Amino acid sequence: MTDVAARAGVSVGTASKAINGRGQLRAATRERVLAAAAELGFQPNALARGLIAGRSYTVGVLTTDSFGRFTIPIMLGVEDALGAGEMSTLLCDGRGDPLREQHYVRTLLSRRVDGIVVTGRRLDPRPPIGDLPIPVVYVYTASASPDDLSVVSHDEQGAGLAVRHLMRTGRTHIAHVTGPERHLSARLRAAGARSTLAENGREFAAGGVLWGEWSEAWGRAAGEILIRSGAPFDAVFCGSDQIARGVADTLRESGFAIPDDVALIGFDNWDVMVEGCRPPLTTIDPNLTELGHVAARRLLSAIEGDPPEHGEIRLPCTLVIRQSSEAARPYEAPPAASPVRASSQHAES
Amino acid sequence: MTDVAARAGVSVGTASKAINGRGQLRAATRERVLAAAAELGFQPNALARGLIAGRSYTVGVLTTDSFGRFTIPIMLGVEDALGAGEMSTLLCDGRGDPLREQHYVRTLLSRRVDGIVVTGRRLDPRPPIGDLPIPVVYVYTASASPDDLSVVSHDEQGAGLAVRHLMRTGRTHIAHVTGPERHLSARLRAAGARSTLAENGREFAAGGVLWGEWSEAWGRAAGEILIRSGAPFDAVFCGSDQIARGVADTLRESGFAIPDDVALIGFDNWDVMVEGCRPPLTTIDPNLTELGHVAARRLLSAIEGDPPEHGEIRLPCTLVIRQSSEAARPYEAPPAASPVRASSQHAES
DNA sequence: GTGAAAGCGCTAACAG
DNA sequence: CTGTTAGCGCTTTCAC
Repeated sequence: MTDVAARAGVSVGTASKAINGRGQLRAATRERVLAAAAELGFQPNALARGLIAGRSYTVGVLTTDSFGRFTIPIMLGVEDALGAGEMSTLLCDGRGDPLREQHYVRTLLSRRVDGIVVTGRRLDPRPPIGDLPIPVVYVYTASASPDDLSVVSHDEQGAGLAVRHLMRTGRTHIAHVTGPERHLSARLRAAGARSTLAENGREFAAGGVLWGEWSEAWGRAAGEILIRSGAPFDAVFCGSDQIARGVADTLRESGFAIPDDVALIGFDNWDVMVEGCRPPLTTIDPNLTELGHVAARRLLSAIEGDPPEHGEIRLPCTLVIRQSSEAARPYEAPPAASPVRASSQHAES
Repeated sequence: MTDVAARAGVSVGTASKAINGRGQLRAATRERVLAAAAELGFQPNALARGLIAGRSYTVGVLTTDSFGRFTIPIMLGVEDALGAGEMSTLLCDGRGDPLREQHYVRTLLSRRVDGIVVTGRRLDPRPPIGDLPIPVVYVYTASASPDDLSVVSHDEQGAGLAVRHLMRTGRTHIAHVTGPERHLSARLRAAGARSTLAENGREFAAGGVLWGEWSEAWGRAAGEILIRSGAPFDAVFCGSDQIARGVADTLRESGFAIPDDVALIGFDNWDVMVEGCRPPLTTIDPNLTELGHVAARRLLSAIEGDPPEHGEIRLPCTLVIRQSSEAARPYEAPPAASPVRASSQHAES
């Protein structure tokens, strides 16, 4: 900066104003400074700026339990919303170790990040990272404390979409195969499906929810169980795309036509799964990237000084129709849903 | 820091020494300062430190073309090797847009990162990000400039492992189904397989390489082609796990037993693919996390002032045996391979 | 052993 | 309009 000022024949103060477009400067002076800066390839030192501003124009992204399938799209959303401004993203991978996590929180604080996004690969709430002097937003994995702000997918609503789609297209006996009951996402999806069925005086086919694992192998096994049970079913709503793929394989190989005999819906909209499935899989998209977007924007607004928010923001899921569920009647997309707070009604409209 | 010093009844200079364990201090003084710091929850301002040191103890990770399946494990490795020290990771997603990328490079420079890791999801070399005043290491996606240091997987060697395993277990007619010929990884894998066959006086079965796409659908189609060709084959080496899964489905449904009639090997060791495959898939692991590790360590050593390296470091792939390829004779793992430089011999031993 | 003072690169308030 | 000055929080000589 000193060099730039010297080269432009002005003082550092003036150079600073020129470069930041602040203060009253003659156009000619400003251009002279800018030219000098360009020639010298000058890059203002963000550290020095941060030192003055008392902040770093950086936010920390802390994952609870390593990165993966779910964290990536979320991070993309966060990075996208942040990068639009002049914010940068500091990455920390807690690897599921609370000690490691605390260490990272200290590091982030020490680096004077303006805020922190906490995320994880499970929907189940986690203990808050502590009471920090900067804004914190939890995404996907909510904070167990209602004083924190969490942005999560509305899995119950998503399950409702799936079941409603099946009923709308004439299915009457809907089975549900999903992951472990100890996972909140499995419970929420089952609950959402059940209550939507109940609203229409129905119940799950085949004697209720089949709890298992989040794997194709379980989906295949569950397919067998369904068939052997002898119970009638003309649709299976699965708790994940992987499970749905497994179910699809078993059904197809046992002579069931999809979607003619049985309609199939998954959950996640995981590209390689829905596309690899035969036939391509109708599914519920939890819109993880959008989750990241919203979280980052809320964090930004808190950083800008807006009053702190708290509670859970549940963003609606979306139905993505492919060939595994044939629309008997042409399907009309519901009007674009907007975020709802946990306290208000479901976003199913 | 001023507060800490006051509380401990010393000057800031002394407090600084106590906290950083530098200089000659009486033990009692040091403890008094440390106690004061703890009580105040003092976190040294990394920005101020960086301003003095002229560096930020941060490295930038720049992805060429968005994050994905391949970038994640690499980032994990990078983050892991870096986090061990006191380095933090600044994330930037270039999204395949050169302008965006340049913008990020400027941002990183402005933030005075100590070094940059450049990565991408394709093996094909990319133009260098420019001549920077700090060390840069390219991972997976190599730099097109031989003056840069790139760390990549040794796909030819990996393909060699696969073919050698098949021959060792008695297979004589090995077909190859892979991705688009325009992808370097597809060409390298094919070349590695071909040359290993040639060393044993063999050629690809079924008339040569079947180039296609990186999808299950292509794998299924290729399975059909193989069968219809009428050419004899007792093994298929695939360019990716996804393709292998597709091939497996077609073969199984056409009455071929895997591995009894046909052995199958994939590439990538992508968990959901190899486990979802029936039977579980033998594959080649490109050890992406290790790639990230090595890249980060090299970057660190360059940052510490070690002489700059350049050229391509090719890290060996690993054979992971599962049920899709039965070992006729018990398989003996080769001795742990060590990194080889591009200029030296292949790491196949 | 410890304190005082200078300075990292920049911005902001005030003179001129 | 432009230059001067103080100071962000910390480290680091160099006196004492």
